[in-house]
Amino acid sequence: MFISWSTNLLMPRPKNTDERREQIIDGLLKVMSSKGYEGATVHDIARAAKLSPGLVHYHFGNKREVLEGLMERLLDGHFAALDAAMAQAGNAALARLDAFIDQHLATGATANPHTLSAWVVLGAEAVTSKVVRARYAEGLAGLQERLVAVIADGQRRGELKGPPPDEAAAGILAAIEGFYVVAATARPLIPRGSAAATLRAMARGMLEPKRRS
Amino acid sequence: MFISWSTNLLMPRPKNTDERREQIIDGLLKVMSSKGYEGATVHDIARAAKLSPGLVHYHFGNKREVLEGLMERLLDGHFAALDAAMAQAGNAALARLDAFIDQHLATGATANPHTLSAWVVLGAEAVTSKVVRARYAEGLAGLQERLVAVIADGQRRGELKGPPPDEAAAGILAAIEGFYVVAATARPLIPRGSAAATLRAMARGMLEPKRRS
Amino acid sequence: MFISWSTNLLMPRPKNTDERREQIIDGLLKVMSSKGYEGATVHDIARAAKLSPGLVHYHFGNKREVLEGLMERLLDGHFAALDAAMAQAGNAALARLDAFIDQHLATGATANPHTLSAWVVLGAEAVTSKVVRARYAEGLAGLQERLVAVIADGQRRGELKGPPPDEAAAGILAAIEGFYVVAATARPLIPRGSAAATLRAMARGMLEPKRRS
Amino acid sequence: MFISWSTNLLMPRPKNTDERREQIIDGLLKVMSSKGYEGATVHDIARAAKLSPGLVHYHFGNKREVLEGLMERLLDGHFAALDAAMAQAGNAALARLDAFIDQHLATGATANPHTLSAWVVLGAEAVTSKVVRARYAEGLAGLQERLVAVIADGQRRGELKGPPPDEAAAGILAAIEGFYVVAATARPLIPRGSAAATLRAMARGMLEPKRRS
DNA sequence: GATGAATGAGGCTTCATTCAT
DNA sequence: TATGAATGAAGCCTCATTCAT
Repeated sequence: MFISWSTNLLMPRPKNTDERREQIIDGLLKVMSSKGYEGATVHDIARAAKLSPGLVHYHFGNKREVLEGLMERLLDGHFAALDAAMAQAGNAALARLDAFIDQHLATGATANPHTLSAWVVLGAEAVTSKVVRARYAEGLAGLQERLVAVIADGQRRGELKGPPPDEAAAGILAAIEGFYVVAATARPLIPRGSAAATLRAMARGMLEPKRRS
Repeated sequence: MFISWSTNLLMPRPKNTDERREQIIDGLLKVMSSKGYEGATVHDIARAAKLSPGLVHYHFGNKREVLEGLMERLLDGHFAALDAAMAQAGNAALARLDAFIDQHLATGATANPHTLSAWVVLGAEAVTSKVVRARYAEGLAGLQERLVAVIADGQRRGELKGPPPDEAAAGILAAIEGFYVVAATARPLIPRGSAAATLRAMARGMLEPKRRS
Repeated sequence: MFISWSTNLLMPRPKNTDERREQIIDGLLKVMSSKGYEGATVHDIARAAKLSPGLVHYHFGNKREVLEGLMERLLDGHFAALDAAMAQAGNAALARLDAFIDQHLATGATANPHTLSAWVVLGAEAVTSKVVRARYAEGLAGLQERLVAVIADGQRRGELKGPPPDEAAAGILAAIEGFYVVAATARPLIPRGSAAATLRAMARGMLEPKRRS
Repeated sequence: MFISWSTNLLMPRPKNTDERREQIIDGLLKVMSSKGYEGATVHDIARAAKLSPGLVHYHFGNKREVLEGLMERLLDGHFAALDAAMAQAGNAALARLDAFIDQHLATGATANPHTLSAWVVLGAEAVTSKVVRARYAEGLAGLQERLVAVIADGQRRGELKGPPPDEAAAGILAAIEGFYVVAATARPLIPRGSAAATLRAMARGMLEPKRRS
């Protein structure tokens, strides 16, 4: 793999830009979860990435682009995992809904505390910055879209009832985002391990046809 | 303008500290909703408050104290309004729950977009800053406490069923906070005016005893 | 003068922006003549002005604005002195021409070596920067205009002959600017004190009606 | 591309240093005319030369040496062309003078706008940098020397009159340099194509014996 | 010779905070 | 109390230069 180029004495150092960019984004992720975006200096980021400070600006035009790169990565990774999980869940609306909720609150997203904090910080940055907001909103829209599909499908097939799909989806989405905020700022308020189950209960209660007694 | 009292050198300058502090806090509120906390310079704050920059540090030890003052004011105002609304709601658990939800998502909090954005920004600041986090968590805890009281009461009296009160409360709280985040960053995802109704449906679905058919 | 305000205890520190701006511009003038514009750091400028570095950006938006302020001052001062000198010279075209030349090469401009060097540096900066070039060209145009007026007038009245006024003016202007460059870079090439006399000879030779023998 | 020789590991890489140096100097020439010397980054230079940045420091010790190389080339080229032109002009003082002026203002130097701007920038750099100033002054001295020779010769032979040769030469030299400055910063002030003729008129006026009527 | 990644010093600029009036 | 000038630390970014390949 790197033998291939080293045999040719003329071929200069191979490009490793992508790798470095990932390292730097990782650095920001780590620092941002404890210091926020503004609080994360370029030196901090470089140190966390075990790189020299100048290199950050060699691979990114400016600090903000690192943030955008981070968003990209978080979203890409998240959607990949999400779609995989939902594909495994089968066709039943409730199962798919559970998979969606679990993917957000049980399995993956909450696992890495860096990611959790970073996402909350990103939300605030989205309030402030047009570019970040656009991408952030796009991410939320992607989630919303998947939820709407599941709910609309379930309602069409009679598996689900309740409010219009977009309203129900917004509620579920909000609860997920809200759990992130609370988890990142006041974790003890969420009884350990209860988030996914609680949201499943809320979603079911809103969408499940009433069982007779 | 200030000649009026100064002509009498014996008459002490009337104190207006509280008023000024409020002005300054207001200034931060306005600026923060569009620039975030770090992005709000003391000059910005002063300008928004129609005061001179030096005054900010005359009335506050430093910029962070203004933020803390803002939190205090948001929380105080919010709890006052909330408790008043719930007092009006009577004793029935569902009615109190509805009042709680409406107070957060229908009536007040979402009305002022400055407040909405500021609250989301504050959440991110809470991730970063110990002091802010403490007060922010305290605020969330106050809400959680009221929700738990309502739910536990309702369950004891048989008006409600469902998961343990603290878990249910956490879910409702999360949904509220999440609606704030979504409203501040991707408003179109929430069908206009649907937030409160949707959360009421989710809460009822989780907590209301099943009606037989 | 500053008693007036100090009697009123309410009147805060009087504005001194203009004075400070002049100080800073002076600082740049001094430093620029030995280090050029890029080479003059903001610290250098502040030190030369005996001010703190931060103050430079309190009174100017950025370093370039100081340069523009400097241009403004050099040009304003120069035109004021020039117009005064020419007014004193009377109406005869040759006398006015001599006054023009002397003002540039004998009396004033060459006196302060800071100004001389700075003007040459500014010329190069004009090559590079649109804003500087615009103002620099405007300054040259002002000189050219005055020269053209003198020459055209003299030719109309028969006191002068020679090429079209704008061409003759351009030649004289060029010679002046060129003397500045040579003086700032290779002074020994100009026999001491000869510049004005030489240019007068050149101008006369070009414009004076031939004397018969 | 470079495989051709590398296949034979024994064949040494053919040297192309001189060519590369010229390329790099050319790069600086191009960039400097629009960005100045400090403003021309090594990357800019390399890009303009269609080379990689690292190569610049392989062929030059540092950026300043490229500037010195550029001066050398400009001067060498200029003197070669100048001496050729003057050799063609014959022996008459006025003819040689005209050739000198034309070579600077009509034929060559003003043709390439890169060269023109670069020369003005170099003049400013000469104000600042000892090394550049030395070489720049040397260049001017070379011109002055040739002018003095022509004028002194002409005066000795009665073809010319006027001020001492060194003073007259300084005036002509200044006018040339000044035309460069004006051309590079405020070209419209020079009626198209008039520079050489105007300076010839000035020089003649100063040096030509008066013709009787 | 060639490439382009890597380094780190240093510059411009911002801004919280202090201070003279 | 009030003003706005003043300070200086610190951050982002640029860029000449070096280095691994």
